[in-house]
Amino acid sequence: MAEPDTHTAPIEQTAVRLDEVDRKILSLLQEDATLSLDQIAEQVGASKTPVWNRIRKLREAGVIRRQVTILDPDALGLEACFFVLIRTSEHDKDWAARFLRALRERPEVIEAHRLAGDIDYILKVQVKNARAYDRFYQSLISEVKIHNVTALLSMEEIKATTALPIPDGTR
Amino acid sequence: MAEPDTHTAPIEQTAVRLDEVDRKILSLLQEDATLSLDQIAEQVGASKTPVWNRIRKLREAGVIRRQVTILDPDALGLEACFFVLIRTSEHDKDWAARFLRALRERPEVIEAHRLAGDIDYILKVQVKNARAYDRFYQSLISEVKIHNVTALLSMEEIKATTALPIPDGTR
DNA sequence: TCTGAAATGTTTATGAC
DNA sequence: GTCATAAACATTTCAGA
Repeated sequence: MAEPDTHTAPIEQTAVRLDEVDRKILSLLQEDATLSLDQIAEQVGASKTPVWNRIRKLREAGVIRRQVTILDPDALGLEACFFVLIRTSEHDKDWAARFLRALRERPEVIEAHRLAGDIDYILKVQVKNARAYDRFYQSLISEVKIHNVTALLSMEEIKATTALPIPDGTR
Repeated sequence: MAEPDTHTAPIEQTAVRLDEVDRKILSLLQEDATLSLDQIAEQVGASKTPVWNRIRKLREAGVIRRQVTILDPDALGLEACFFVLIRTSEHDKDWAARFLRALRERPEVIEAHRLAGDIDYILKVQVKNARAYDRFYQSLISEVKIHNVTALLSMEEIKATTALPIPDGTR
């Protein structure tokens, strides 16, 4: 397979200037990528050509990254979501590289960040149930040494969006 | 506007039975929603009609939720991402309702979960910089009383995907 | 069930204003 | 920037194996 990697381009992205119409287009597309050009054009009050040109430019500028389908975790039987706080004693490059690889190759890791402060990493992990989380956890700590782990179990998803707040033009 | 809400249907979703072809289709669509029926059909080794029927059924069954465009936070100038751990002393219904509303109406809150354990809530907040986070924080605590807040600043996004792990058929 | 094709709609690109 | 147009391509429906 042509590796449709989840962690895209390490391009140093720098903020792009957008006008009101660009922002409107982006905010529509963020909510629903199936909207046709006609519908978008109508909603932003322009005709197809300029809207299409703007979308193409936004794609080229890297503002628009990709289009994805969002699935329902419950329908897939993924009823448990954990946030995992990790402290490590190891800070050498080799350890970090192995840890990163371990995270990237595990599909139940939906998100992973390196943090500032006394907690070193946070993960979001989506699994079937607590048992599946434990399997994940055991497998992870057997692969890389970790000093301290706290798992926070989500009881209820209050909000979850892929839509970013699009800053307004005043800057 | 027809309220393209980010928090979709409170349908109690129950796990759906999928075969190998369904899983392949879903995993392709999760990575790239722009794939044409032809391309998907080719990759799963079937022709268009059955693939199209399966996709329709997966949509009806609620496995497929929506199609969205993913934007680049850096390109939008949203360079700061915080995970916010919240403890509250208030546990009455009215407080919870106001808190939820406050979160849902703030676009910088990308994700919010109610947790089990001594931390009550976790938020993911995407903003321009630390100053913008502070504005968000001040505004939130002025709207609802919160006992204790810890903000974890992300230094590096190691992994971020919208793709869920699709469980295999053995169950 | 599937395959293959026809009808319909969308996207993408051009050229004129 | 708009509008109209057209070819290429995608989606959707449907007849027949």
